[in-house]
Amino acid sequence: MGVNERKEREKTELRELILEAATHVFVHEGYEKTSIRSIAERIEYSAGTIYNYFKDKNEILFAIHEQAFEKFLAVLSSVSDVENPLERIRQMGYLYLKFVFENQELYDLMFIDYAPMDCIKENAASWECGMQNHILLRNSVAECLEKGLIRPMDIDLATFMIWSQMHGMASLVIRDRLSMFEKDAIKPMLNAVIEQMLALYKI
Amino acid sequence: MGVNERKEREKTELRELILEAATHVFVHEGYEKTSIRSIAERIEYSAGTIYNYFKDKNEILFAIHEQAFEKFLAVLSSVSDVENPLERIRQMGYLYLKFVFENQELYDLMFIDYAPMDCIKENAASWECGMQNHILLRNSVAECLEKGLIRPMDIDLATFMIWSQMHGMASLVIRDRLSMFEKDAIKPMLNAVIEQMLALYKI
DNA sequence: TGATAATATTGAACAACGTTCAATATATTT
DNA sequence: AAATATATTGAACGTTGTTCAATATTATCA
Repeated sequence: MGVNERKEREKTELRELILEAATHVFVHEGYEKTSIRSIAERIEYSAGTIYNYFKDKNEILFAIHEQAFEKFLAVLSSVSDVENPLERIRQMGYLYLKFVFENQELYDLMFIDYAPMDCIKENAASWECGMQNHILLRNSVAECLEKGLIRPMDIDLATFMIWSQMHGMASLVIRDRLSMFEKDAIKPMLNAVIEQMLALYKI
Repeated sequence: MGVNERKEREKTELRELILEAATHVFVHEGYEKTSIRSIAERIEYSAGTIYNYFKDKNEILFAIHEQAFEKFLAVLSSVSDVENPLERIRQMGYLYLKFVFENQELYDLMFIDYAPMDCIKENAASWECGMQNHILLRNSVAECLEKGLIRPMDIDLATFMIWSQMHGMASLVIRDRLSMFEKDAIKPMLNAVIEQMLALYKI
């Protein structure tokens, strides 16, 4: 009798439904301003039910966090088939910014919010995805160095520089700290940074 | 009769006292986790009193925000007397990181937290200080370009690149996203970024 | 000095929050 | 059909930011 299987399926389905609703509200309202009750209301369950599927609010955030990292990795790793490693880094840069603009609140949850880092160290998926992204970039940098495409420098330092450069721009955009610039000028400027950065690295 | 003067003085003194207590709690607990009651308790007043001096919690944050920006400007502008503009930028970089490490929660309130940006556009001090910092950096970049110390590039682009590079590192440190590195290796790495960055810019 | 007016402070109250848990409703097994 | 297991609920708790009538304190004037 596949009744247990069905029950299990229903359980994960409702869990998924909660996650979907939570993502929607988090992304639109932000983590802190999202109430459990508003998530529950969205899926027409009582607030208490949520706690049968997640320990607390932070665990919901963590689950979304995991999904977001998987999505981010999927986006960035799509450059794997670009032959030229320097061009690959350029593409990663543009995809990075694209992801940031299209998933501002998700990026926020991934890299800026405090909450879920408690769990991350022991757990897995998002950490793993973050690392894979890091490795993807690092390998491309290494390849650039091997092929003499960029100036000689420490691989890990260069990798970190590129990442923190991208993340710095992302953070300023997301936390709305670029209001001294015209709105329409921001995206072109970020793109120009990528180009200028690569130009500086190039041999 | 200087009674009005005294009253006014007492008013600003209590305001200052509230601000002091609030800064302490914000810096130790973070904005979201700080309750008005805990601030009031710290200065041995009731919670209601706070609202005679500040419209709401956000206005307290905003006032701290202002102070923090003034402090940050004071720190960074101490490089004004450095003759060599490239060396000036280097010093600013190190002072930037020093400020970040010594005032993590303050930096957080200044650049990362959402809350107070509502008021900032219309109001003044922190915006003004932020701009002065920006100008200080921009002028140094301009001077480097004039003197042929760095490769030719757009002034504003270079200024923004340096800023976002620094802010990116700061954000990753503060939000604890560098746990893949050994704790003792982080500070040296950040310093190395400054040196590598300048080396790339240098002609 | 003592009554009056002005101001500062308080503490109770409100609605909304995350979270818990006994009670209830639903589904499964005997 | 009864008994068991599971899922869901809604009331309740303690805490939050904030408001406001009541109170305590201080300043003014007769």
